[in-house]
Amino acid sequence: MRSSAVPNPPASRPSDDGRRNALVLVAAQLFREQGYERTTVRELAAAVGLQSGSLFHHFRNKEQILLAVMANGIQSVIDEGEALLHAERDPARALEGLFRLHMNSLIHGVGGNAMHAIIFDWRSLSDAGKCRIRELGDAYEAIWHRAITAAVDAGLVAGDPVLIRKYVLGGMNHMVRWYKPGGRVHSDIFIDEMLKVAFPELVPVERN
Amino acid sequence: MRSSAVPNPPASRPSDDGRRNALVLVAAQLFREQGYERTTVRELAAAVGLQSGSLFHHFRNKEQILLAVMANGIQSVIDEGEALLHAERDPARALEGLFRLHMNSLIHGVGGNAMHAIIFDWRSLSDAGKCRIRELGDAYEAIWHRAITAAVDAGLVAGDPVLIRKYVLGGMNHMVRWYKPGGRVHSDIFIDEMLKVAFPELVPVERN
DNA sequence: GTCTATAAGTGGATAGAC
DNA sequence: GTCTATCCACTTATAGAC
Repeated sequence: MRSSAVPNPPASRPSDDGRRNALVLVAAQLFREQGYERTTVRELAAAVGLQSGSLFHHFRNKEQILLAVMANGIQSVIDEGEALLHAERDPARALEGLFRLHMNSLIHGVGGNAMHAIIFDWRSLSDAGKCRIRELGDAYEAIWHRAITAAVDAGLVAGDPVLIRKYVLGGMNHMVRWYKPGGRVHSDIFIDEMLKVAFPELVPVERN
Repeated sequence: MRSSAVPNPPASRPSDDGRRNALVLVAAQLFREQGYERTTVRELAAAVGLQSGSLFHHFRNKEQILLAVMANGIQSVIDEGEALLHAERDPARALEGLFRLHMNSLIHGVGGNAMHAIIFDWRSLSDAGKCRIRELGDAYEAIWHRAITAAVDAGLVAGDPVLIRKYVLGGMNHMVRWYKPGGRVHSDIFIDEMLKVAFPELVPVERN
């Protein structure tokens, strides 16, 4: 969760940024619901009980909030993904674990709102912002690339690893447009089903 | 291409709407590049050689332009999809054809910009607008549902037809975020490869 | 660190002449 | 059907008091 992705704290006191964190969280939520462009700084400020002017004490400008939302979220899935690949050396289980991790993050975690912002508010970033987030995105895709390549080498799945990666991530990410957690289907079962659709070749590993 | 999706022409003379059509086309392009919210009516007007005020002679407000972009595009893939399913009764070839149709539309056709708008500018629609476009989207998904259900029944693919549909459409649609036509890989070959990734079970039908 | 007040600019949309 | 001119609501961001 906590990581080097948060840029701004100007080397001041260590834990004064409760407001800042709270703001990133509600911003992620509001951006998801309304979009970045349609969310005003007044709304963001009000959502944490501030006046609009006070917001700029915590962030240089509006874009920095969007950047924090995106960077925080993606860094958390990077960290978890790295840990998983380090712990799980079996290609099948690693790929399956990564899939579940990503899906769970999209559905429940902070990562969901962040990923949503990265996908749907990408065009609102400045060039510099795009650049910074793209780096993080590449780092995350590299994790997937390792897992998929290993699976292909082990004969578990077939095809071009790059296309598989893009396609699978696309299929998952797109899900945020329609799947509502808390609906008829529990998310664990839903993820099982999606896994079967995404990697039918992958032998369903036993889960107690 | 031409269809009942265009709402506005107030029963006036038949073919005076060259401007209107041109406007929808460049709007689709601009929306894709910059996003709907970041595209101003002044830009839209300038792109067809008008002043901003003149634009509102053709569209009641800005949202109507977005609606026209979305509706036109999706109606065209609906029409083509219907025609295809009507002509091709073999489940495997029908599914493959639908896949190629959608991919080609995304990459080359008007449908690409329209689909882009539907996906990425969805939150900019009013509730009434969402409702109208959702209906068209449902009609298009119904076409896919027919094709996938037929394929499942024929034992060509396995799994829940609804999930397969959502997942496959997601994987394809997401492609517009990264695939650039005219790059290293020709789009026909690219589509072949994507088809293999999306439906590995589908026996590659001979294409001369 | 938060407030109030406001600057400075931009957006969508309208009115009326031509 | 297009232009010019303009309204006015609203946005991000700043300044300075507390």
